[in-house]
Amino acid sequence: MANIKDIARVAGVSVATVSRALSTPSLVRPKTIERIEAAIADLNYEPNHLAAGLRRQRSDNVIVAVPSIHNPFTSAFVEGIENVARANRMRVLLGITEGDLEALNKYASMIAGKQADGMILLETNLPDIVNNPPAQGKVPPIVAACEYPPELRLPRVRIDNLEACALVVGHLAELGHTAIATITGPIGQYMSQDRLSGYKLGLARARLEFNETLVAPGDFSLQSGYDAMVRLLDGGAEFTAVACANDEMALGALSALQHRGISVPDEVSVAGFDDLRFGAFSSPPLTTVHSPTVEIGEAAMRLMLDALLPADQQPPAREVILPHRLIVRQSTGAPGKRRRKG
Amino acid sequence: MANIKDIARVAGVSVATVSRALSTPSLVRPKTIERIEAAIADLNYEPNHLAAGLRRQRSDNVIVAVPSIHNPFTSAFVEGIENVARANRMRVLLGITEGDLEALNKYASMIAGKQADGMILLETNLPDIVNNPPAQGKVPPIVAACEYPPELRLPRVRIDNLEACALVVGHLAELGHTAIATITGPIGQYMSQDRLSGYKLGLARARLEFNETLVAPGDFSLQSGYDAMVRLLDGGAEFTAVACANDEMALGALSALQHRGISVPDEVSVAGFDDLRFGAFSSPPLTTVHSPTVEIGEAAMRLMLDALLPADQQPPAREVILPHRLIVRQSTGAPGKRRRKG
DNA sequence: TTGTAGGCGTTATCAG
DNA sequence: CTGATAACGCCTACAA
Repeated sequence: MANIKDIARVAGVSVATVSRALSTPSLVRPKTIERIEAAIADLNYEPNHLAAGLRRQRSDNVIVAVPSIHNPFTSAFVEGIENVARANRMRVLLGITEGDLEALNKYASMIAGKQADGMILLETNLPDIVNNPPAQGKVPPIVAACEYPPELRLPRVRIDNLEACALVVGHLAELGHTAIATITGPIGQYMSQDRLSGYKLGLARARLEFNETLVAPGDFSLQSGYDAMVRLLDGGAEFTAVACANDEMALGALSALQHRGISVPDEVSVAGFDDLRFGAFSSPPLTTVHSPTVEIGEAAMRLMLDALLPADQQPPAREVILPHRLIVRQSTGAPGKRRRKG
Repeated sequence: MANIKDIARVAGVSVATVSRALSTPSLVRPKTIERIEAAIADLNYEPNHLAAGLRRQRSDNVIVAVPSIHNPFTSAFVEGIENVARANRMRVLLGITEGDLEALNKYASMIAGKQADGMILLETNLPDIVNNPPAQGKVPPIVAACEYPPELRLPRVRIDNLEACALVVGHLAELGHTAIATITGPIGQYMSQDRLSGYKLGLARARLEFNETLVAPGDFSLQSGYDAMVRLLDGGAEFTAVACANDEMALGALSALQHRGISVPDEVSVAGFDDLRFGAFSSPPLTTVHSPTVEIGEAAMRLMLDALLPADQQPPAREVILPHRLIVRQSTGAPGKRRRKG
């Protein structure tokens, strides 16, 4: 492969001039640039990014840590991140953790190893380095695109899960439901807690009482939504609506109801959260909260770019909260059009 | 940040020994290794991957080119790729092309620029470099995890789309269907053609005639499946079953049927292709062909590792064909239990 | 506007 | 088993 020296020789200039022509063309005479570009085309030159990176101490990679990409929710985030990364000559390195803290820590160490310049978290875990910063040297650029405890001082982007869930419950209450169940995420996760709190807030605002037996925990997966719905149905407590902590579980719940021959929304209303594409095409189409997943990814990457700026022009770490909105489809309706069979 | 020199000094050895201790410990006296490891822990040393890469002319990155990651089908591939990449100390760089050839070419040039060591294609396009290899120098390592014209000599992994589609049609024919429609992918894409051919093959084997008016093209998206189903329904031609070229479109078709009040499978049977998770929880659950997407990704990455081996120990480029299997759920059944309404 | 030269942190060769 | 040292290809003062 041709290198910068070859180009310099062929173009009859010094390597410095070639380098400048490539990075700051304004400093080079147009005629010279022409000669250089001709040489580049001739020799099929491609700058060696490893060498440039070593010199600049920059890899131009961001590592995105996700529990799993096999999941429409996280992959939309990643798409957003990639969008703005690409526009800023950066690349996205995928780090799949499967929820393993050790894996996450290994990814975090890639920053010290110059494989990546920073990390975006779509995770529920937090790498150790955030809490135990190295004695000398500062914490590497880390951006959170996920719910974390509020006391954590990290640039972050999220939606208002609390209000969004309260909104869904409010919608159900307005329709006339008074016994509203919920299917939650894993109770250990911060985001699940947040959404559960939103559910409670919605109940309180509608002057409905919180009933522990109407809470069925899931793990955000289709199957867990199905299972939770079955538990709710068999639990004996009456309810006419279910607010699910995400669309996947809502879709699973829908499937369980259909399996039992319970009509939605006539007998039970179901609402989801996230606005997956699939929700618009379920039977019946799913009422949900639109979560601007792609935009969250884009905002996260922008925060990352900020964090990567030289220290003297770095804006203060901030929190971006993106707007959500209720999408009413046919899976929710007024209660009691028909009696429950069981 | 501490570098290898610091470690050498603190451990009282030369940099060469530190390097060896890290990469080929068998060549270093255990006691020496101990001292070195102590120093590494002390100084919190992390090898600079950029420097190592420059020296070895390796980035240890693979770039995965996909039209979009926001798609359960491709993201499962990526998950598989990441699995074996990680196990082999390589990283996955995401390249989203949105179907744009220029973007794909730019990603391909990252190999020459040492940002990546090779490329895995989940694309319908082909980078120019494959057809116009540079005068001197060989074609960079490229693996295809997607259908391409058979004359292309690329390491590749795929399933037998032809037989798989014929299998679905055979299943429908066995149930007694004689008028079987199909919803295809974009007709320009090789994979769509392949699956359409499989549909025709299935018909021929069942001694059913191919009927052009029963072919509705889509673009693999939910909405296009919905629209294609509507066109089929309004087209006037009678049919009792639809074989869709992927699950997304099948789910869209299901939604259209439900919207029209047409019962599945009593009035129309619907089959998909890919075995998305969502298909198992639709109403009714979707009959489909299981495509081992994660395994395809894993196999593709293994082929990539082969291609990255030094020339003298490189196995010949090969094609891996992974097995598929029919999954019968409730969206297909015997025809004519009920009359069509329209 | 251009050139010279030092150094980024490793690995690998060669010599002990 | 260990050490000295020459690359790897580029960027960026500094000098002209």
